[in-house]
Amino acid sequence: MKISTRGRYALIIMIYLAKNYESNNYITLKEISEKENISLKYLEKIMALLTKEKLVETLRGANGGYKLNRKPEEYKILEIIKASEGPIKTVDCDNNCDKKDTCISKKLWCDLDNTLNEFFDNKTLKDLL
Amino acid sequence: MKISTRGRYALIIMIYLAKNYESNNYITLKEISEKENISLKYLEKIMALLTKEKLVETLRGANGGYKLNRKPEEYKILEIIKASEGPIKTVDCDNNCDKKDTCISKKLWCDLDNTLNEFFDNKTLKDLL
DNA sequence: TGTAATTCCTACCAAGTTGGTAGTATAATA
DNA sequence: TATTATACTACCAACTTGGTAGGAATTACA
Repeated sequence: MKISTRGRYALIIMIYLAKNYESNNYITLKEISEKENISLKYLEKIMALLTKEKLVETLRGANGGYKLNRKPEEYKILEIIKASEGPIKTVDCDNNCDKKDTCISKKLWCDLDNTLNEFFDNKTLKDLL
Repeated sequence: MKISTRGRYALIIMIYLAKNYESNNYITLKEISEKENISLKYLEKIMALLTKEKLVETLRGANGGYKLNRKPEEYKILEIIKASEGPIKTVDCDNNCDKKDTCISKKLWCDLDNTLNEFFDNKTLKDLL
């Protein structure tokens, strides 16, 4: 029942970019790394997850970096969590389970997943600022 | 963001005992192991967590086993989750963090923990039956 | 056109967690 | 005393987490 540092740092990155949204500048990971005190190399790895899901716009080379490609209010926290941590699926029981039709717990875990999805879907980046 | 098998199996055990609550018999792990298709040894380990928190009454030796010491409606799912998985604390950032006073994400994670606690606190074993 | 800055990509690694297994000691009962 | 259970301790393989390291590709700018 943990959010790993991937998810936590991903959110920190996105908040940082959101704060700089108005300036329309590309922000380097070096800057975020120094300001937030997180290793550059690790941020690079986490950023790869966010770019893969097209949550940010990137520019390589000198004066390059990252910026949001939408307004902060158009980013649901759910997207950021999913991109960094994977889909929300609190238990690993699948359709191969021989008890799947009679499992009493199943509804509970399903409700839990729905609750979590709703929790993160109801909030945008702007709400956090 | 996962519930491990410890939590899942703990719930399965407790549901099994709840189903047999009326009979007032001690139920062996051997029986649960066979019926639920989970290794006896692993169940023993998980059961140790539940007995430590006094969620069940145990009797060793012949005709021994486990039974609930309260009515099913008096068990909140939260207790079972906490006993098996530990307290609900979705992020590991603590008071040593140098950003703790200005951290924007903090409230989100705090809300998340509260949401989860509430989710599991609102349901009893009986609700699942 | 050269160089510095920056992202992108791949490989690697230590420590911790997960999901168990195995053996033995202890207790209760018939 | 033999049998049936739980209780306790130690061990282990595979996976995940939380990184590090090095270099290739790309871009801006002097």
